[in-house]
Amino acid sequence: MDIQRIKYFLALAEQLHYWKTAEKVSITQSALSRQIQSLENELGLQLFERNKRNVKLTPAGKFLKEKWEIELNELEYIHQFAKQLHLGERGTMTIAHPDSISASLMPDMLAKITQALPQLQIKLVQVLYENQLDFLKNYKIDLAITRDINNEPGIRAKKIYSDHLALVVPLEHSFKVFEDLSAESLKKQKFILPTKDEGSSYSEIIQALFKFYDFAPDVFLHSEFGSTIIALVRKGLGIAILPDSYMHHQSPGLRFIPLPFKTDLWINWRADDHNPVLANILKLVFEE
Amino acid sequence: MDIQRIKYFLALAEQLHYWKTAEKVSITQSALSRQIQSLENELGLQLFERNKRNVKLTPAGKFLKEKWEIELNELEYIHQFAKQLHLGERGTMTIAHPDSISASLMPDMLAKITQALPQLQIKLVQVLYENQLDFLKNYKIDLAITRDINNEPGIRAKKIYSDHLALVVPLEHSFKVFEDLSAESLKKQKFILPTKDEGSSYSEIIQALFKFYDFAPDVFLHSEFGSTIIALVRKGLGIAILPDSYMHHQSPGLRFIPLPFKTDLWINWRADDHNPVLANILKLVFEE
DNA sequence: ATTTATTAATGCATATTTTGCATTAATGGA
DNA sequence: TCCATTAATGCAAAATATGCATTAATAAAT
Repeated sequence: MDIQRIKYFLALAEQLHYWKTAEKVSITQSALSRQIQSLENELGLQLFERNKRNVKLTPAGKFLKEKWEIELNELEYIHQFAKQLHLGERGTMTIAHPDSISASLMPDMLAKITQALPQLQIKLVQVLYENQLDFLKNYKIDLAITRDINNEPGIRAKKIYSDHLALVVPLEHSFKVFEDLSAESLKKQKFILPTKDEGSSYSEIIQALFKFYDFAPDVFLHSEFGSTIIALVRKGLGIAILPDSYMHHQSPGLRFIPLPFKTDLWINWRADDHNPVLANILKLVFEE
Repeated sequence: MDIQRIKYFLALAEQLHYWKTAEKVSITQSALSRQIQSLENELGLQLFERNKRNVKLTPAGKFLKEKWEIELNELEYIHQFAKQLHLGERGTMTIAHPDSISASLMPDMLAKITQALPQLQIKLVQVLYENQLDFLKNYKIDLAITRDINNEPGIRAKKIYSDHLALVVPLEHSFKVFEDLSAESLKKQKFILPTKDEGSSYSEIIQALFKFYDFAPDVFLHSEFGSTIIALVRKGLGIAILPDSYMHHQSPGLRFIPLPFKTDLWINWRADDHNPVLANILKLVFEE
């Protein structure tokens, strides 16, 4: 059964006149007549009561006119929706990102995405460092923004940003600028640092930093959560080293002292993910 | 867009394998391949991600599979419903009938109809004598069961039953059998009769009856409603003449004395009503 | 009653679409 | 490296849809 036929039928059911209808749907009266006949045949029922003079819907025809109009609209709506899925204008993206950029890079990025693709649904999640690539591979997330380089097969990644690391101290602390730092003064400090994780390039950078000053820090607490670390520093329990993206969080009572060490942000996705939504988002993220 | 194409798509979306699917839907792999391609073309989107080895649904394809399955079921259901309308197995019939047969002929007739056409919806109404044919012509009712012969153009009618008239008296009344009646004894009675209506063949029969006994009855009340008449007779307010169909109503305290006069029941319908439901009902009513 | 205008159906030739057969090209696994 | 599997494609045949011209029926006008 051809949808076109149903459209012919609906047009005729509206006009109840073969010639006028034929013109309206841009075929000849002859073709229309035969289309209606073959539709009736196919359905095994009569749609119109007609003599050589008048055309009138049968009860079944009247019913079908009503119902098919609704169905065809439904089908059209479904088609349009599918088209948006195809163009990557609609769909769902689940993105994992580190807490550090939730007040800087993420809002910028999301603003850009929602403006370009307003129909898109985005889910933001935070995933523990060790789960990131696993979740990506198992379709639990579609994009992972990490501070770690990966060399997994099947995962592609690209650098999107570089942060400076910064020493975070309470406002009343004696460290004011970078020049106040020295091996001796640093040795006396208590540090609050991210969990030291084998293979995490982020924690390797922090290790490199201490190597630069050539001493082992007195770490009194480890946490993977930046907001926890910041709260502890503000209470004077110690000082911390964080990406300076955290400066964008509203954190009164703290001073960020930029350090000459950088940490990179990478965006990771499945190499075989051909979802057009992904392509659109990557294009947005990398353009300009 | 051909529905058949959508069915091919759904089969392939299920199997994800051209050869197997082609066999299942009884066409060649070549034809299937091209049907899918032309469907994709027509929709302007990709349904499957495929290389020479694997077939996989795109997000849009997955969405369409889900939605189209539902729609096609819906369309099939609509088709079946329309077919029942066509066969006259489904639909609505509005039938007007006189009160007199609501405990005899109507229950029998309705039992027969609902057994043969269980999906049918029947509306029973009672319509004043003078409105019957008008309502029929104006599509307010589809069938009118009357005691009157009509000769309206555009209305067809057929006799379905003949009733005897009966004299209705209270149990304690002196009239017991037909032989008790005479012009003299009848003259003394008070009568409750149907509204005397010009052109109503029913009231003409009653007139004929009084002519037979050659006297004018003392009519103290007219009513078109049999149940009203019966209630009044039971209270001893007078005696009445009614079709003996009323014997089937549960009416204790009354005696029906059959009279040698008959009244016919006619069934009337629009000559140009081609509703298959009507044809079915007429067939049921007249068969046997 | 007869004529005329209107209108749906139909015969036939043409154009378009679909199908099947055979073959090709790509790819994963042995 | 070779083989088996599998989706795509060229081509001819079959099926289907379309347009033109004509026919048959009928309601309205005369």
